[in-house]
Formats: sequence, C-alpha cells, structure tokens
Amino acid sequence: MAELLRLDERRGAVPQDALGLLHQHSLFAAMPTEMFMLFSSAAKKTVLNKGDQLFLQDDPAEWFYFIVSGWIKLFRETIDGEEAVLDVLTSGHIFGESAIFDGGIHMAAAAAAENTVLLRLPTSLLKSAITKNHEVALGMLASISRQRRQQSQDIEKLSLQNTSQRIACFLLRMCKATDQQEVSLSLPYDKSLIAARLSMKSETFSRALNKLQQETSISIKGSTVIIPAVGELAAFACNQCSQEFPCSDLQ
Amino acid sequence: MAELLRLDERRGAVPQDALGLLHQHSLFAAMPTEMFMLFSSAAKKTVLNKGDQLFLQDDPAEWFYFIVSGWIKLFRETIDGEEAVLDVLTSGHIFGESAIFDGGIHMAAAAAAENTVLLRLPTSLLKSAITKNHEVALGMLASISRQRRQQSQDIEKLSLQNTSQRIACFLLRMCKATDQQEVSLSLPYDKSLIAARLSMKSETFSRALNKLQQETSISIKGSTVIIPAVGELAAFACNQCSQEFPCSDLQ
DNA sequence: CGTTGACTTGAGTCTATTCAAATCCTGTGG
DNA sequence: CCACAGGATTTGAATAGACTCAAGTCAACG
Repeated sequence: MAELLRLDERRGAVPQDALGLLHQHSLFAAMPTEMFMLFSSAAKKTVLNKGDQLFLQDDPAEWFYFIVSGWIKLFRETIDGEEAVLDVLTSGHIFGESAIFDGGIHMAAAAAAENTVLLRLPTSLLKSAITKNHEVALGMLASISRQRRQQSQDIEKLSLQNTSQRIACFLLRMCKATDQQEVSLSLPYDKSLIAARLSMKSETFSRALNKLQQETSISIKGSTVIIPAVGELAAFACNQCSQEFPCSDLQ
Repeated sequence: MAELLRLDERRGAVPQDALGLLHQHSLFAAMPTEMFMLFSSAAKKTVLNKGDQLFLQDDPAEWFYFIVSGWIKLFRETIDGEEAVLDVLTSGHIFGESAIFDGGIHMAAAAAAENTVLLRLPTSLLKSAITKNHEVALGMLASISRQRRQQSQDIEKLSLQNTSQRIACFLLRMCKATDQQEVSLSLPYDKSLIAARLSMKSETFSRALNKLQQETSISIKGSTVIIPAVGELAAFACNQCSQEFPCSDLQ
C-alpha cells in the first residue's frame, strides 16, 4: 500500500476543459451559474500516481472529488487486512461526496488504480449548496439513487452468479454497442483489480476467464478482449440475473 | 409464491397510532403540517398475510409503503427463478419509495415475510412533496443514504465473511444492549428467510449455526437464541469486518 | 540483460452446494 | 384435545466451486 501523498507538490492550475467536464455532471449542471462559479474557483487539481492512497475509511471528509481522467478504487479494509472493493470509478464521476450524510466521515477508502487526475472540492461547499438550493438537492438524490441501484445489482450478482458469469457480466457492461456483431475492447485496469471488484481472487479470475474462453467464442490476449458475439456472452451470464440483456440503460 | 392480493378486500380505517408512527419517520417528521395531512388522508391501510406478494420487480410504482407491523421481504428474481433477498424490513420503515428515482419502476419485488400491516401512499404525492419542499428532499437524502450505507456493508460482508460469521453478525445486530452480559432474543422471521437474507442456502444456514454453537457459547432452541457473552460473538465475526464491534450506531 | 511485478498454472484443501431423507412443528379438522 | 397433513428445518453423503500456497511464465522497464 503506497503512502499518503504530499498533495501540495502535485497541484497546478485547473484546466478549463476539466471545469467543462465538471459542469456536465448532473450535480453541477442544475446549479445556478454563480454557485457553479464558487465550486470552480474552489476546485484544486490533484494528480495521483497509480497506487497512491487518497483517503482512508473513517477519515474526516474535508474534500470530495471529481475524476478528470484515470481510475479510482473505493474499498473497505477489515481489521485482518482484507480488502473489499466497493467500486472502481473513472472520468466524469464524483466520489467522497456521500460523507456529507455519513456524519462527515468517509465510509470507504480511496486509492488510484491508475495514474489519475482529480478535481478536489470542499465538502462544506457542497453541503451548503445542498442545504440552500433545492435543485442541487434533487441532483444529489438522483446521483445517490444511481449508486444505490448499482449496489443492489452488485448484491444480486454476488448472491446468485458464479465467477465466470460475473466476469461475463463485467465484459458485457463494457460493450457500448449492444447488438454489434464483433466487439473488441481493452481491459480498463489491472486484472487483479477486476478480480477484487468482482469479489474473487486473482487466481480464480484467471481460471474463470479461461473457462469463459472455452465455453464461449471470446478470446483474450493480455488486456485485449475480442467478443465475436455479444449475445452469446449474454446467454451465458444473464439467465442468473433479474434483468434481461441490454441492461445498461438504467445502469 | 402466493398470488397477488385483491387489496380491496383488506382495507379498513387507518388507525390513529399508525399515523403517529408514520409521523415519526424522518421523511414525514420534517414536513409542514398541512403537507403531512395530505399524506395522512391519502394513506390506506393494507393488510397482508404471510407469503402475500405486494408488487413485482419492474412493476410501475403507483404506491409506496410504510410498515406499521410485520416484516416485508424485498428481493429480485432471476430469469431462472432464483431469488436474491436485498433486505427484510419491519415496523417504522418505508419501501418502494425509491422507484421515484428509478424511472417510476420498482427495482425489487416485495412480499410479506409475516402477517403485516402497511400504510399505502401514492408515489405521486411523495414525488411532488420532494419537488416542492426542500426539507422533504433533505429527509429523502438522509433516508437513501442510510440504505446505501447498509448496502455497502452487505457487499463487504458478502465479499469477506464466511457463513458463520455472517450469521454471528446478524445476531449481533439484533442485540440492542451492546455490553450487557447475557442477551436472549427471538429470531424475527423464518430461518430460511434469514438464510436467504444472508445469501446462503437453508441447509448451509443450519450447519453454520451449529458450528457457531460449537465454537462459541451461544445456544439456539427453535427460534430462541441465548447469547451469554456478546463480546465473544463479536470476536468471532468482527475481525473480518471493517468496523469495530459496537457498529450499530451508524447502522 | 536482469529485475520486478503481474499474471498464470498446478495440486491439494476447504467451504458451500445439491439431492435425498429424516425429523420437527404448526395449524387444522374432527 | 388429539391425530394428521404440510411446511420448515435438520442431517447425511457426495460434489462442485473457489480458495490457498507454491511455482512457473510473461512483459515492461531500468
């Protein structure tokens, strides 16, 4: 586990396109202009190297974050030192913001899964924005609801799907074109992290991926995945799921 | 699976104490009086027998519900007919309300785990209350956040704890007095439902409970559980958890 | 070219599951 | 009040899935 960053060394000017990206997030899009300006001027660019720890579970949440590029792992660590990965987020997502409703304490730790650029924003500002502005509160409701929905799906999958099916489902979610014949894609982060995200060990992930290649027509070399027929993968995984295949719309 | 209720046959006057209970819920407590009156007069009492199905996943959500007494199981059913139990709720809780943010569709099915009395309320009313009234929106945020927090814990437990530990954790959560010497309690609903709630099979639950009795000093007869030393159970389960023992405060 | 870390593979073990059968419990009708 | 049907729970035996530990392979990087 990498040591905590000395953030001061990594800060620079906030690029304009990052603010543009920020403005597209549903939480900020609904904001009055002058309120968004407050956030813009409070934002600090934060650069993390792969492996850098951003905050720990139970840390007081002074800041929340917006991902400009890269990947962030949210996880919990047990007393015995085991890790449960709750989510792995990328560009366009915020995290750490829900501490506002969790007594001002982060309920999960965060670390960079790849080299990552963030915008750091004060939770106090968001808290007052939510308290003052009804639209922002509604945006926050929509945002948290999406998370809750995804977590419900995760629980369902952990309960009912085996390892190969969870992997197949993970791959299917990466296929944007749902009915295109052949899809070729690149795994977004380390296989060991995908394994942890799907609550399995690296060795199990490797073997389950082999099994998936034997039982379907997909092929994997390194981090490149070729899926000749999306429907075939869906047939493999989606019967143990409560939603029919093109399930990505409602996330 | 029981067939859908003919609700009309089960409706009666809404008892005053049920409305009092409703008013204690954080969502309604923060409401202006006249708005709460709207909900009160729209509320219909609904009585379910054990096993009755209230709504299915993907049903349009015309109503949401407040539990006056009894137990409600929220679950998802796969195409293959397997069930994943997301939560089991009792008196004082609401459910079905989050469909407001899920496209007006229930993301889980609901059925009575025991004989149950509900108040049925229109989602349209809640939706407009949230849209019009800032306090209500904040109450909703607090409510959904609590759910999200609990789901994060569920995911952690599913990922890291074995069956006996999950059961121990379940029992610990039922102990209100955290440091009392001996706790005696009664299982709130069927063992098979507890098993499903903890994502294991009935047989596995039964065996894991035996193991728990061998390895700690707890004893179970029927649905009666006696826990001579709460700390001992905690030592058994809580090392595979990210939170130290008396973890019930923040839910 | 060697080192390091990520990934894979092998062998054995353990946990949880399935399927089948026995037992216990509860509500019901007589 | 009792016998009984039906469901809930437990137990047994065999199996399958995922895990651990150890060793090997691969690829990127200095």
